[in-house]
Amino acid sequence: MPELPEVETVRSGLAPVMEGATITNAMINRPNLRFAFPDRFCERLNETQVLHVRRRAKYLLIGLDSNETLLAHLGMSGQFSIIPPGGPPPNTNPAHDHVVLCLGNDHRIIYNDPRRFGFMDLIASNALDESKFLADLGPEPLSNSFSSARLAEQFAGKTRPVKTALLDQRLVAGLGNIYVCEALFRAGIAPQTPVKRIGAVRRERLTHTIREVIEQAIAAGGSTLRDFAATDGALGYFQHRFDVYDREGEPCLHKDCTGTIKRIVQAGRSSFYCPRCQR
DNA sequence: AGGGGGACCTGTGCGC
DNA sequence: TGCGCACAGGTCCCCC
Repeated sequence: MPELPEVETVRSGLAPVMEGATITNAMINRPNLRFAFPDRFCERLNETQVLHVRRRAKYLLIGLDSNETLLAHLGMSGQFSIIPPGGPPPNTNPAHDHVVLCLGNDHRIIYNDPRRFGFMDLIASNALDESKFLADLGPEPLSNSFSSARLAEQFAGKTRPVKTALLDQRLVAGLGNIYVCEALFRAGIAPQTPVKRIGAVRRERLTHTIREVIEQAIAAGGSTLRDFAATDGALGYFQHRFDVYDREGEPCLHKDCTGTIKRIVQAGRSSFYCPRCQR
C-alpha cells in the first residue's frame, strides 16, 4: 500500500492525535518486524512527549522530547490505527498487531503488519539526516530540489530503463510501483525507455507528471482519511482510481487511443503501460 | 559501480 | 471445496 502519498495520509491522521501527547505505555508483541526492535524500545518511548509527526520519503518520523525520533516504515502491508477513548476495536487482524502505543490522552495507536516488511527504529534526532535510512534519499518530488535539470544529470549516459530508475529512492524519494507507472503513462513514455534517450521536452513533461500524480494522490488520501477516521480509525488504505496500474488487458483511457494496457516485468516488478501512447 | 535477482513474510485470488 | 501457484503498493543484500 504505502508510497509517499499513503504515508503522508497516515502522517496527517496521526499528527493531531499524537502531537503534544505523552506515550504512557508502549508495548510490542514480538521481538522484531523486518529487523529487531532497537534495545529497550518500549522503555525509551515510555514517558516521552511527541513533539511532531513528520515524513521523509516513505518514512514516518515521530519526534520525541527525549531527543530521539521514532522512525517507522510501513513496508508493504503496515497500517496504523487510532483507537479513540472508549472507541471500538480496530478493524484489523489482531494476530498482526505488533506495536501498541497508549497515549496520555487515552487514545491508542496500533501498528498492524501481516507481512512484517515494515520496521521501526529509534534514532538521535540531531543525527536523523545522516542515519542509514535517510542519508542516501533523493529529493522529495514536491520540493524545489526535484527538477528536470537534476534528472538530466542523473539520466546522462545511463542505459537503465526509466521505470527502474524512478523506483531508485536515490534519484527521487517516495515513488513506488504504482505512481511510477501512472506518471510514465501521463508523460507518454514507455517504461523500457533507456533514460539517456529521454530528451529535454519529455523529461520536463515527466517531472511535471510525477509532481501531478503525487499531489493528486495526497489530495485523494486526505479526503478518504476523513471517511476512515469516522468509521474504524484505520489509516493507510484508500481507494484510488488508476489509469494503468493493475489494468492489464483493459482499454487505454486516453480518448481516441485504441490501445490495450499491457503488463511486463522489469527488475522483478510489474509495469503497466499503453504500448500505443507510451513510446 | 551499477544493476539484476533472490530473500524476507503472509494473504488473496485464480485455475484446476 | 481444496490445493497449489502466482502475485502483492518495499527494501536489503549478494553476486555478476
